[in-house]
Amino acid sequence: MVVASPVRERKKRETWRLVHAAALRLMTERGFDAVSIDDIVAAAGISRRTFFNYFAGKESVVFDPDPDDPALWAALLTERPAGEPLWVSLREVLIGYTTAAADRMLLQRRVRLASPELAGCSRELADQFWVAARDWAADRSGLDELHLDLTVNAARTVLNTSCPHWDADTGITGLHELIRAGFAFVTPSLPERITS
Amino acid sequence: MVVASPVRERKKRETWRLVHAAALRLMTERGFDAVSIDDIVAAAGISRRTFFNYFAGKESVVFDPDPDDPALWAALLTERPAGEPLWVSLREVLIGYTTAAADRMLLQRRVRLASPELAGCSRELADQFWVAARDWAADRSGLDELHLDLTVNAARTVLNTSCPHWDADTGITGLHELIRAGFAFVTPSLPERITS
DNA sequence: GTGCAACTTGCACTCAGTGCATGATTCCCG
DNA sequence: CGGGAATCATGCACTGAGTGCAAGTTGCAC
Repeated sequence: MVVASPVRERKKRETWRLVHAAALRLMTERGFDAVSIDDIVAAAGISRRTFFNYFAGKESVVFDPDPDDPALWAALLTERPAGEPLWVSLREVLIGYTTAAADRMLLQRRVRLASPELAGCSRELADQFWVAARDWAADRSGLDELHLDLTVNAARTVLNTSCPHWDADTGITGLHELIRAGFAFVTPSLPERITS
Repeated sequence: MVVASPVRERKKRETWRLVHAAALRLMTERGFDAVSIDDIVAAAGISRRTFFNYFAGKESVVFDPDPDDPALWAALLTERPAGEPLWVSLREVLIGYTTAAADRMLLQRRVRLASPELAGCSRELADQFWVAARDWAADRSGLDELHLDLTVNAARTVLNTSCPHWDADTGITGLHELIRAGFAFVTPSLPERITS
């Protein structure tokens, strides 16, 4: 899955995780607004300018996926059995992804609790993931653009709504229960639609 | 509906609309990022500092509701007949609101088309509206918090998904058709739930 | 080891957003 | 009608996000 490990690739991932960890640690302590980018780069031991080589902005450091995540969600999407209903596939991929990324979900949750100013960001999972999910669903379902977007965005809303209601003390399985409940409650009319 | 017309209230609304109109005109021409706040205040003939007395930030000038809107949506919400299913009520309030605010919906759409950088803002209607809708639905439905949020956020997603698919040449009724289609396609399981 | 490509860094700059102090306008009440 | 209080507009100075550029550094291939 990983390329081979040219030194550059490895260092980049290490740096990404170093900066990410430093930033989220500071933010859980002080809150998002109270942590400046200068604070982050000082804690991570890199230059201010390098921060922007890794992250497009301050919010990105909270919500961007780990460098390994795209491979992860690509695997989760492709391993869904043919014939499985689209809505079920989306639910299971979300459960699989949040399981694999449980640590970061918990971290994000703690940052949010310490940062009321992030309320109304609704970016629990990176945009890139939803783009990939949309592309995948487009191939498998043959839905028109409108109903495709409605379906994927409905899934996104279920997740984004579940997270604020999630008591992190219940662990990642607590989130999974909320996701299942959400998917059962709000359902697009894809009667017996199959994902090819 | 309006207080009486103390001079101050009238002037504030006039200034709000003046700044709003100037900003959105510039943004349709050049795009969101290419218009600075200095450009806006110059065009509107107010001081830079006064801009922030009216708007919390640059995005607010695009997405904030008109000063008269809260009274409008309050009326739309309260005039829904008792016994109407919650999902229908939300749909009809959205249609009523977008009808009354059709001009601004069209303006916003044009700004978005000129400003790819606004993609992924999903703030078609102001947060305040959705807070009001949530409060109203909480009173009428007696739903628990989770299912309340799932329902209201699903409605929000239907609207936010409809707008990008909306061909503004079809006028506001074109948007209404998309909203109806969306509400029919994604539906929360509120079987015979009535809004008291 | 030499040369190329990728990465890091510092510097200088623009612009969003805020706190504070001050002057102008409106309002209210005697 | 006049004067004090509340509200609003404004200028100024400041912090911090984000970007372009050019120079230095490091890994990689031959």
